Amino acid sequence: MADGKESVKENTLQAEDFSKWYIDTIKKAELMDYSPVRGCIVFKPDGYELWERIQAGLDRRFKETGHRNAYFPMLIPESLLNKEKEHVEGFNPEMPWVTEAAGEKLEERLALRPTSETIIGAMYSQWIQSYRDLPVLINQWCNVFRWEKRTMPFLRTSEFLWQEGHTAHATEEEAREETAKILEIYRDFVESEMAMPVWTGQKTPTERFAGAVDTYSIEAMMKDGKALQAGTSHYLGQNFAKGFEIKFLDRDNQLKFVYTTSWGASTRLIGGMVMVHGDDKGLALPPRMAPIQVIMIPVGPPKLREKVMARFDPLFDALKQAGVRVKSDLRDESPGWKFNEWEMRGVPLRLELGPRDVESNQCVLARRDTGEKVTVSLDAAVESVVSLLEGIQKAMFQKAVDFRTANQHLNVNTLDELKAHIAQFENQAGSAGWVLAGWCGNNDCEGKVKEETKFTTRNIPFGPPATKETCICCGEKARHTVWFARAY
RNA sequence: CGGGGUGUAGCGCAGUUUGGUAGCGCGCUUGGUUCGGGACCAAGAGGUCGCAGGUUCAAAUCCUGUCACCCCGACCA
Repeated sequence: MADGKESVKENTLQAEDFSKWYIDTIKKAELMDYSPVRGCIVFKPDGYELWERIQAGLDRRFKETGHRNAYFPMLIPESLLNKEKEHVEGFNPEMPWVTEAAGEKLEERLALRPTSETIIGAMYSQWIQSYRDLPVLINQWCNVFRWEKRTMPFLRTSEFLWQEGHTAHATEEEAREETAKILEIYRDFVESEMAMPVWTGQKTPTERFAGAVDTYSIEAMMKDGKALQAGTSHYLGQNFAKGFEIKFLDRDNQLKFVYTTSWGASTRLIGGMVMVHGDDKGLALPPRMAPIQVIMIPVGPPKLREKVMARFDPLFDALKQAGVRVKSDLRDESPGWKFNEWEMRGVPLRLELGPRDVESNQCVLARRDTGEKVTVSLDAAVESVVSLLEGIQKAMFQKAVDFRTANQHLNVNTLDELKAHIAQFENQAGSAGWVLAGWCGNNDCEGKVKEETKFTTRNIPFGPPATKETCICCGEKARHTVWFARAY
């Protein structure tokens, strides 16, 4: 880009300009617009289509594992929220309230749900009587509200779209299995379809969901080196069961509380995908997520257009026939303009066809991820497109893995080293990335690191690239190996 | 809620110090020439200068108040 101000060089970290680049990219790609309400965004069709693909991918996996969709009300009476103490304390500061309706003050104010554990818990207590009713495996796609002080499109908006799963089980073991199963679904979807590598792991107690016994997350690294929590799965134990009296009569004729789980992933994933794959040309979408996988553009002077279109149209049909999400751009603009336009919108593959190609029975394919152009025979064009799309999907994932590897630091062992590490990178106007470090398990140590470095614990990864022996803060024996990073 | 900044055409900005007819780039409309990496020429359309009050012959510009948004902290999927 000529002005250079809004550009983010590939695989370099420019933390300061990054949020500007991000906003610019999602606006230019027409994913969203700001709404009249602070912190709320409008999903434009291109942005919403990305959400629909996320919905499709996750929903298929949920259904395959026996879950079903349902819908619960958006308004939650205050009395219901108060039934789980930690939960209400965690969410209270960020809840918007309905206090008045039909011109009259309500006797009991109603919260716009920040999440639905409470209303669902109230319903489950009525639905569940016997071990035969278990497990209950329900998911809902909905909007929720969290009035955060600082907002960022897709990543943190006052209202956002998500799915929240809520399950109830007869045993702790089964509930814990469910929690793990869902985390794996998130990992699989995000990595294989969104091409975003994530670390699965457990949250530390301070980062836990309000009311949960254990929280697990997938954490992704953005191109500015910051971390994004991309999905969470909670084992709730019997906390909500007790708060909402969700009891069942077991085989042994004993009345028992159920064990519940909840889990969610949101439109935040869209922002994450932009921040993982985007570059100075704008958005870059992995083929499996791209609403348009191939953009076909005829080139050459209009007087030869008819001749080109004679080959163009059948090729378009053949691609469509092969299941490729293809679109043609026949607008009366210069080819270069169109090239840039579709690159900015993230379309993974461009197909150019002009008079010279027609003469030699070929077409040009240009990759969004590498910029590489190849010429292929028209006879083999469909196969070439299909295999290139697969190749791009893999390459984008690998590129993100390589970037992540390059910005993960495994040799920072003390708080002083961490401070020096951060200082060093900030001098280069870069990001300190992620740091893998030992932790003794003490909240004070975690808090001190946060206070002095702004690095927070992301999660305790299941398969860490190294094992750390001593706590980064106090130097005592480490109980956990933890990812520390700045987070969105 | 603390500290900083910005409000001028759809978007991005200049003009404010030193008051004097509202500007530029992109985009948009029409016509023509173009078309293998953001084309060119010509003619156009588009603005209560965030809002309110004040000073002045005269305010985008100076003064007072107010609102909105952005950035940095505290809160967070």
